[in-house]
Amino acid sequence: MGVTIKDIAKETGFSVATVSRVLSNKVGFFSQDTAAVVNAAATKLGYKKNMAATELVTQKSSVIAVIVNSTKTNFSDPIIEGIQQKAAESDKRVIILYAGDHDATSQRRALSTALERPIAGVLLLSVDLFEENLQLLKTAQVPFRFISISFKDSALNYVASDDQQIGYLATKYLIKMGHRCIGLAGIDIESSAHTGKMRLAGYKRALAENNIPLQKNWIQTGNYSYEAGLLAMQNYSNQKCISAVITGSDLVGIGLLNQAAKLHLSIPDDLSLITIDGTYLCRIVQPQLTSVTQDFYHMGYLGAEYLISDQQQNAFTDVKISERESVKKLTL
Amino acid sequence: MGVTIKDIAKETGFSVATVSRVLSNKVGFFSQDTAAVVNAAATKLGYKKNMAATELVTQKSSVIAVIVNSTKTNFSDPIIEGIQQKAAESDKRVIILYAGDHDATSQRRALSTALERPIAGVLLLSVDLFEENLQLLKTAQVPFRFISISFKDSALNYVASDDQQIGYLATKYLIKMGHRCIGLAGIDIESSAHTGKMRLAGYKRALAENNIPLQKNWIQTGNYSYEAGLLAMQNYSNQKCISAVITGSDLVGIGLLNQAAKLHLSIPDDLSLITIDGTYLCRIVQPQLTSVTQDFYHMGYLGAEYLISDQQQNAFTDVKISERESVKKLTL
DNA sequence: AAAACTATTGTAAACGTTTACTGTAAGTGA
DNA sequence: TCACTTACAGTAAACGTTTACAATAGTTTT
Repeated sequence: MGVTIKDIAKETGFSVATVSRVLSNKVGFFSQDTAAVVNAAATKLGYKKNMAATELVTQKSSVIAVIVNSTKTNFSDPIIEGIQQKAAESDKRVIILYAGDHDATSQRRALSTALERPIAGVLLLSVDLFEENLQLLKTAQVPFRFISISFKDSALNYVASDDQQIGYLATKYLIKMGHRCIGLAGIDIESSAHTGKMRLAGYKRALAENNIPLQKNWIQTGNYSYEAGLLAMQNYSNQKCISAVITGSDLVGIGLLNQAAKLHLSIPDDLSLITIDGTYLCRIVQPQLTSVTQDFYHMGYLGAEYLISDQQQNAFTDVKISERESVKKLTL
Repeated sequence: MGVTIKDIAKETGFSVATVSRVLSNKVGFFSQDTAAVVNAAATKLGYKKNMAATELVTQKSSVIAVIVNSTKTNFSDPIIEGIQQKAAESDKRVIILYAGDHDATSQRRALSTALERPIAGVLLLSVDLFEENLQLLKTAQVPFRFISISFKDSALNYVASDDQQIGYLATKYLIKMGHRCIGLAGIDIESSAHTGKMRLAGYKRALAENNIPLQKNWIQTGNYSYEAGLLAMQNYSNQKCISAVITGSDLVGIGLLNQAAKLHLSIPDDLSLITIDGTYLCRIVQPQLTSVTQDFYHMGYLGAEYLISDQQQNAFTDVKISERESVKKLTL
């Protein structure tokens, strides 16, 4: 379709080799005069390099494929920004593929789209790969890393937050603020990703360290969604004991918040709330949500870095408590 | 790097031509027996087609590049879902490129990433292209469409909402609810995209039709952001006249809502609010925001459809009022 | 039984690049 | 002057596919 180096060669009288050399800037292989002529012709004709051809012959690519699941993960934006930043620094390109909402077929389609062309590597943003698709990815001779999701199986490299620590920190913070009856809501402890299980473990550890016996119905599992928050609050409403809850995501937290309002419970006066994630959503609701904040940007940056420089290690990014308005200090 | 059809040819004893034919399913050009053998070998060796090579020789591609600007456009998700849906139906692939936040360089990088390889077309999601980048796009011989942004220049094809009508509808609705002093906040009327200007025009028309003289400071421009909402509310606070405002995006609306709370104004009792967009954000704040709701999903679907079937027309998708809790009916 | 067709396969060129190998002319050092 | 570099440019093969064309064997038609 478009203009090729052949056209430029014809136009300028040079061979395609020479044209290719100036256009891909192989310094030392052409004179300045030649370069000027060739470049002029290139812009005049509106030349655009065909990367497919380049990648075919060089057998390498500078594009990183990022797979995200479209389930409303409102934190994928900062992760992607981190990736973009690192990619730009390393002169890589980034393409993003949507893998649907935990749907094997569209997950597979996204993966294929990525793998069926030369790419430098793939980054998976909190996508919990189906076994078959993981196989697909493994057999492709392409480096890959998971971001914002970790595994027991340490054969899989990831950059994520330490979910055990998240659960632990949130719980300890609440205890420090005087709470003893602490709920944990909206986390998924069935999934093959062990995010939920780890958070639960951290929560239990903090409770145990403070000699607080865990009551079974303090834990309300869910899929990190807004609706899970609504439901969890509903279930908590008939247990007067609970004075604070930890929510598995900002959306869960907001769900809880809104359902609490419907039940005429005021936050933080009647119930304290700390949420996990700390995205911008925490700041646009009232009251603003105190959170265990993850460093998503850095997660993306680091994930890209490890992928690009082929470091095999896993990493945890920092996590911190951001105090806002949803936790009340209890005094005895 | 990977397994090629040559390897399969060697493995099975057939020529590469035959292998290619069965693998790309050119029915009628091979026997079932052959197909079985070849396919078996392909899966055994873990063959993965190199699309770059295919696209090179066939001179066509099945991938649609979607360019989005990363500025927190919380409505891009449903648009992308619509695109994905149509693409899946038409057996196309979708890749997404982030064009930064109104930054010419990263916009250019995204565009180049797309154009430097064979693609079927490009879809631009509410990205206001810099002139130079528009030229770049035009000279590439690739079909493109804009989504969720419209232009005076009708040479540029788009699928969007009718912003004139949006402004008109919102205003008329408020008037019907008894309001006479109506603000318009957070819209950008400087941009080359005429979204803001059109909304303003619709607003003015509705006002004029109802013989309401427009006061200059009813209009608070901005860049559709949360902060713009905060600021607008601040500016409204010393004009007691205003009883309702139209906000240029859900985030602007939420900004207004929160700033109003800070000023001890209750919505909708002290001030009514209707926002433009109607994304999920309207439903997770308190009170839930009444909105002029755009059909983003359909916008994406239609944009993809027009691109794929090469229809040159522009289109407006439907827009409707979603009554929620932020508008109060005034009775005289 | 010759002619004509059908089904299946192979040969080789093409897509747009890059790059190892050559070639050539001018410059350098003795 | 001659051997040796150096700077620049051209030739051709290669990357992994697809596909027009040709070839073969078998089958059908007459």
